[in-house]
Amino acid sequence: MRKGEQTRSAILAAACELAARDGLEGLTIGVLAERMVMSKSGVFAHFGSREDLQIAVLKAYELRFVEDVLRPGLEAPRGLARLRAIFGNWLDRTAVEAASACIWVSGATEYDDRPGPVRDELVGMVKSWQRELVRAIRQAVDTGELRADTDPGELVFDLYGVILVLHHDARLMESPDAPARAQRAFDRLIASYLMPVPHRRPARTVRAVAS
Amino acid sequence: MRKGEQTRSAILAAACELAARDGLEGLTIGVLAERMVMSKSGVFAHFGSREDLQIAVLKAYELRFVEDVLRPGLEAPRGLARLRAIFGNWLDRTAVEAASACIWVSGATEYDDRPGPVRDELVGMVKSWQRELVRAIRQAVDTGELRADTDPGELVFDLYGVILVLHHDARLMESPDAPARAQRAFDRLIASYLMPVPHRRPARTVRAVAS
DNA sequence: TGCTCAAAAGCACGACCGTTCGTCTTTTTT
DNA sequence: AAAAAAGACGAACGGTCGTGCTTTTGAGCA
Repeated sequence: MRKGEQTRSAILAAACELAARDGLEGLTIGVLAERMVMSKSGVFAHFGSREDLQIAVLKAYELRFVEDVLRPGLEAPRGLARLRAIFGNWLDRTAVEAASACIWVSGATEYDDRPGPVRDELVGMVKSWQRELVRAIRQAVDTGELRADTDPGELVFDLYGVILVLHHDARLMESPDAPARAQRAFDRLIASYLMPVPHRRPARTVRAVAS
Repeated sequence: MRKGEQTRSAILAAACELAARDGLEGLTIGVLAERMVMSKSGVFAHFGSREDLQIAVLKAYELRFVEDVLRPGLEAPRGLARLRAIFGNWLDRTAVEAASACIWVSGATEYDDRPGPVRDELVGMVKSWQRELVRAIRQAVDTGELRADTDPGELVFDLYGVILVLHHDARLMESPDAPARAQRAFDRLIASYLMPVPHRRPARTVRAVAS
């Protein structure tokens, strides 16, 4: 590994920390240089522009995210077990590492009104992650663990909400109950997708008795 | 009303718009002055400091929020009807006005790592709003519409999650399905708090058939 | 009509922003 | 060891930031 590459990755690591604290928009080359005990221009030269730095941070974040959340989850067998594992990792990452924020979450409000390459990159990553979740859910449907009429997109919507409010309550509100509540919310969600729809009788149990 | 007061409130209105677009941290006196066709110092003099301006914006937002979401909800009869009305207003405000962000939501990620008066004000407001929700839920328990063992704090947690993901998906992801999904998520939540605990059969329907 | 005082403007400040440029030093290649 | 390339530095640019001061303006009242 070239000398330049290893300083670049050291800068990138520091940049990720700073971005987690202050957001991607709060990430500043001056502060980053100070943190690295380098000159601004020295730092700058590695990325070409602030925007490219922000995108590099995003990509580094995605890499770690997949490594921490998705990859270990794939070791669980397809179906509900894997979905549980993935969500568990996601929850842990959001709750335990409550010391540092998720830049996808902070980026969502930073860039929802700010078009440009950074936003595009962010949206692409979130979409890609949601597709992974949809796939895991579909598999849990295929194994027969989730109801056949489960709308994967809708369940992803609900799951994302649980993570967002966990992030919100654990970090801003400093609520110690948040992780446990998020876990219970997940369990309730899954349970509701296991159960038959309301206002109709449970398919197997009741019909077996009534007919 | 004094001349000064009415310009101040005009500035405040413009500040609210800007803060909705760029966040409270993105709210800048220079841009605000430009928007108002005034000098920076002229704008500045009305608030004394940027921080006081931000807090003023927060308070103005809370006022409107209560007026738009809580107040009309209070006209519905206590209980589930009122809870539905309040959440409906909240959802509408978040979805229909998807053109402009909620500064409570963007502020959550802006200030979760940034202590100070603005954060304190924000946390106070969110707590106050959550207390209102808890109250509405308690009343729905009292009327017997929600289960007696309902944990109001936990339900507020879940409801907040629905709003956050609605905000996220409608604004960042530009998903047209988001409002409908949020509404269904709400309905499912309420339904789950109406129903008996899982692992037992529904009280009336099933037992009437099976026994 | 003239006076008074609040309101707004004007100006200056120090700090920090991202970025460019020329130069020097270190590393890599030949 | 010499030549070439890459890395880092320091200074400076034009801007914008929030925030003080002083001056000018203009509205409301006597």
